Amino acid sequence: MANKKRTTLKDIANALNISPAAVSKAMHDDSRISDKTKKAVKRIAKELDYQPNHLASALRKGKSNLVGVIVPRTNSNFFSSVLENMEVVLNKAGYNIIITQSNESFEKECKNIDTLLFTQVDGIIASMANETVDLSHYEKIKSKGIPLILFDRGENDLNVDYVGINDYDSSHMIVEHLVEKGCKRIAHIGGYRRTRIFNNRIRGYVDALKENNLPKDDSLIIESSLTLEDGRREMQRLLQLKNRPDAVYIASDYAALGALQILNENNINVPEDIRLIGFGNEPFTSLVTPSISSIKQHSKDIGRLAAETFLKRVDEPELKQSLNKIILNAELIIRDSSK
Amino acid sequence: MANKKRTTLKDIANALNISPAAVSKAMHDDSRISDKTKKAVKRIAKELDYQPNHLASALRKGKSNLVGVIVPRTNSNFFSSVLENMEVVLNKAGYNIIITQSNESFEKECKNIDTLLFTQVDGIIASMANETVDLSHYEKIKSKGIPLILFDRGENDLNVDYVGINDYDSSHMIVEHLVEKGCKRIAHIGGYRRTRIFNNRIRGYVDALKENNLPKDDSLIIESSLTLEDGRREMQRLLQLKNRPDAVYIASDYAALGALQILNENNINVPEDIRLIGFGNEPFTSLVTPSISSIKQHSKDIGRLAAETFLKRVDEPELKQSLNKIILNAELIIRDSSK
DNA sequence: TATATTTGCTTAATCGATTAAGCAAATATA
DNA sequence: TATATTTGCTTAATCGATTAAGCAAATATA
Repeated sequence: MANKKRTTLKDIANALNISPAAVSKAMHDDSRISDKTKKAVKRIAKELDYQPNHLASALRKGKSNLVGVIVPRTNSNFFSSVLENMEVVLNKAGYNIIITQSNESFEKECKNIDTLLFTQVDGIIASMANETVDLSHYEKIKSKGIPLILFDRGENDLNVDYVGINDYDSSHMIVEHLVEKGCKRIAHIGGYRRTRIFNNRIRGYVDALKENNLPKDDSLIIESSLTLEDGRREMQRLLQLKNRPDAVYIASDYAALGALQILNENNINVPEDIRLIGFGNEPFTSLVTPSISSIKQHSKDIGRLAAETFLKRVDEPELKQSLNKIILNAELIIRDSSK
Repeated sequence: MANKKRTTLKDIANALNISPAAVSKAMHDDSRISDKTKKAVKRIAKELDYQPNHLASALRKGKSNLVGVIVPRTNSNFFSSVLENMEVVLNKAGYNIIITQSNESFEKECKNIDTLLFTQVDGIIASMANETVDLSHYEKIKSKGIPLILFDRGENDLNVDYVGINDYDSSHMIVEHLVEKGCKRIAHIGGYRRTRIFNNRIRGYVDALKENNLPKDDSLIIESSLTLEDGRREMQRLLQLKNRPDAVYIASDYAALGALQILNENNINVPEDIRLIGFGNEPFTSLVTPSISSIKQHSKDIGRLAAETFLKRVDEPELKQSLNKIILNAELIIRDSSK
């Protein structure tokens, strides 16, 4: 039968005729236990295939060594790369991660937080769903005294550690690049202004236009959910304008892909007639025709830094109230769509 | 200070001057507790913001209500969709899922299993990494008496429940479709034969050729890791053959995309000169030019069925030894690349 | 009215691992 | 040699929630 009972410390203790307490200490190399006993304990532990019961030790120690991570979705190269690098750092420090996805839904995000708190995680690292406006569930994490670190999709109102790229400057870089190529009417299909990163991208775009003495035209600034469908729809709308743009900066590669499809379907030459720039440097940007210029977000660094920020919070006494806001510089990858 | 102590059953008990046992029962609507007490307990629980300690109850009940999931990677539409649907079913049944990714690495997969067992999951649902040949770590799960369910990437040697599509028949469908279009020399860039699903795809391809009286040419059958780069390299090689194929069936959309790039770069018309078919129906297949025909794997159903299979295993007494092997029929989505 | 059953709780043990406190034997120091 | 310290363990309590067993009061049944 497969379902034999698990080996416990007590079993090892009985086998050696010592107390479970001694076994526990031997397993942790306590200095007050003799080498002879330690060796014997470890031998028997191996023999009986002892696996410590995580629930019991976590309950007793008040520490689960689990970190919860919430991402809007996993099937994006950015988030999956962040996760991968986060995990490396946390594993090395003895933590395991539990990944959950909100699917960009506010309700799901709340449920994820409940699940993670319920699982007794030692901290939560999250990137907010597009839908999220109400922040009370994040306040809940803070009020439990559990470290909360946000990355990419953060919020200023929430006074927590944050790791992300400089969205404002990224927009700047994009506009500068397009202006250099001679563009005069640059449209922006962005995310919703209430989300910090998308707000920053819009602000960067508007300020960069001003600096280059280009007029700001509200019909060229569009807010959306930035899905592929949104990209198609909004590009369609831009093409119907009397005075068409000569460049479109889109705050997501998925939406940029949708826009490109519309341009291709309408036989509009990219980059000759309209230049196109996306955001996120998803792998497909280099695969489509023409390849799409995009912003590289340093997902590896973001993952690593978010993890390290968490570790700092755990190690340091609660006293230190200063916040860690880490803003990385992004990189513009220029491809055929804007050459 | 944020770090105030958590509310426990005992706190509620003290507030009401009853025993913790009564509180526990009241929270679970035990029939032997009066409505008056239940109401009072729930009121105080809300007032003190009581959150049950999952570690304690899991330890006592010997059940964590957590299910571990291992996927080769999350940034594929197939796996992320499987995960999403799996989660819906399991959440409804009171389970939460812990997602881990192996990144196609055998070593990482072993570590993931250790992590999940350590976290005391009630079951594991997994899809194997490409690298995996040695199955002893999966045997470990079985020997603990924890339900193990495999999906998509499974193994016959491992006697466990499985949910996947009919890879053999899918290959058949593809070959039939290509033959119908007049193709006579159909190449296959596949995965490694040692992996069950890729082996089935190769067998289906070979048998279908035979049935259609087409000669089997070993120079047209290629094994690889099926990355985008593999697709590029192997397509390149196929083009260098004296007797070029007039169709290529590739067992992964990513590799198919690489192959398409090479064909485009060499100004070979698709589908006129060479027809192309991928596998997996990743979103980009409909986005590239020309769009790529592919096999739709019913990721939603696979996720749902894998979850339901787990639930059945948990509910049923261990006695029932019959295995659940669920094989779904896939669907060929015909696009421009094979029209 | 006498006994049986039900109701509504309490008591105490338990799930495993950990740890503070303590004790006896061995060793070190004065 | 007498006292102090160290070594190597044990004992008992604890982390919270759950549950079997049991008890007294209330209610039902004969």
